[in-house]
Amino acid sequence: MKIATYNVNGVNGRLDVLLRWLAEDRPDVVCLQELKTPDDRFPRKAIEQVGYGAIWHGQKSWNGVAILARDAEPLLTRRGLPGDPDDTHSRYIEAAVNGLLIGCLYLPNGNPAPGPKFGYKLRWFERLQHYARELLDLDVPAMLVGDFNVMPTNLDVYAPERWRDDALFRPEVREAYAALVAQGWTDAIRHLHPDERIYTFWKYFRNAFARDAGLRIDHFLLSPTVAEWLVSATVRREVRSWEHTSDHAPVIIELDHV
DNA sequence: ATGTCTGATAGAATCAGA
Repeated sequence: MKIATYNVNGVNGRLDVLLRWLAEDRPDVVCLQELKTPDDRFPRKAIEQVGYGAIWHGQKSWNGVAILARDAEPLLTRRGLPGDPDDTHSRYIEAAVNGLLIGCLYLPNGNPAPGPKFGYKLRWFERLQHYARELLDLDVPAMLVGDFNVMPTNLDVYAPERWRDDALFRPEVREAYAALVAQGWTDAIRHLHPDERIYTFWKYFRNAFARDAGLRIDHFLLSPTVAEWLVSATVRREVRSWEHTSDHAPVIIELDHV
């Protein structure tokens, strides 16, 4: 079973890229972030036509998350992260697919830091920690997947010293990520590749992709049961080289699980 | 500080967000 995450950076603006990638890789489940579309403009038909059922949680202009399942309908289990009824951002959606509980998330960017956006990021992280513990307590196969907007360690940044004060790398954020993982989650990419420089995002600026000036900010956190099934984790860097592409590359993990 | 994309508002060129 192959499960992917892809910050598509505009699901309508980059529909051609998304469909091309789906046709090439045919993952069983896809977690999408940054849809940037209201719910009624999600490209359901185009995605159905290439063989995927979908659920989504969009909003006008910004954010937005979706879960796709090949030849299946994801069973919606949650739309929106609990813990703040006043949070208007569409950043979390969750579904059961093939016996797995899959939480697809787009954690706030948080820049500039410090400031209100950074405060929102830290509060969102606290809510995620609280909810993630509830998921582990359920003791079902579960994963939290998506754009966490965090580089967990120096190994995940091409130039750590330049990012020290950025909202994606400040100590508070790295500590929040480490505390989340320490609940009992496995960071799939880092678990399989403990010493490798692996990036999932490259800015559009300054030819960052060609220079491999990247960041690892898209993550798979696996519950203990799912971690035992983990076979591989691959960044599909080639997709980042395509015309009109997202600034993120898709990431795919393979599970030895029917 | 720089740099480059998207979607919105508006009906061209700017802006926010990333």
